[in-house]
Amino acid sequence: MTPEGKKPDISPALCGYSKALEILSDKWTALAIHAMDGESIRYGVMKSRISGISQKMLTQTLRRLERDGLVRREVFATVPPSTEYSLTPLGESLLPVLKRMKEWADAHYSSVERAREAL
Amino acid sequence: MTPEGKKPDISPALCGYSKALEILSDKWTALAIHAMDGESIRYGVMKSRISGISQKMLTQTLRRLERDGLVRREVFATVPPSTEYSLTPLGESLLPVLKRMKEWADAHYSSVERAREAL
DNA sequence: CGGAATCCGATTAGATACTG
DNA sequence: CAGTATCTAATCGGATTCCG
Repeated sequence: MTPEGKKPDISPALCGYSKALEILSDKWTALAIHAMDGESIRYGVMKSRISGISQKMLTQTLRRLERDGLVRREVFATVPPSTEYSLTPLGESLLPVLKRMKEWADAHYSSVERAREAL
Repeated sequence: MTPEGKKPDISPALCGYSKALEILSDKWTALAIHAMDGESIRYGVMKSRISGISQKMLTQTLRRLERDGLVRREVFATVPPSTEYSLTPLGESLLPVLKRMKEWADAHYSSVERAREAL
């Protein structure tokens, strides 16, 4: 069964896993996307919702998501000024993927913790 | 519509996204899991399959996966010695999650690249 | 063969201070 | 309010060397 021939190389530059992770893998990206799920949200509100994020990291995360076409940024010239962030359709297409990750964690993360303790 | 009440805080320590990413988020983990998909594989074979990985990073990645209960390590006292790595059931439970990530990348990554070029 | 240990340069991220 | 700029501590990862 399963006669393994020579598989092609597994490469960070070509593999789909790595491409998805290139976008999702940092500490704050998934949390920021989650904060924008279903609503437009102001910078300050997002910052206060995401526990522990610095304004530097929030700005950096949002800039990258905007550059990648996942997030839309709208500036309002009010006094004081406000900025609203929301997901583009491309950004929304990531939500099911994140949902699956969350489902896995909810179902299996306790097993990981038990494995760690068993050392 | 969608009258947003005060949502609970979004925290890296508590959020399911972050728990899953804590395991998957580094550069090599997903590729290593992919290499073990469906088969037991020797250290050296894995190293040669995964383009660009150093032995330090491969060992580090595998040690962490083993500690987390996702990977099984078997040492054979042959001459020369050999070590086989394979996924545990817990590790296999991650495969559908990774598959989803790959599917997203295959379907949407080109849009990300186009967004980047449009700057 | 399959590692562990050390060294060291590069990247990262928090804190702080300043601005339109 | 929503950033930008700078500095610095810590972490990361590649290369190298040595071991069972």
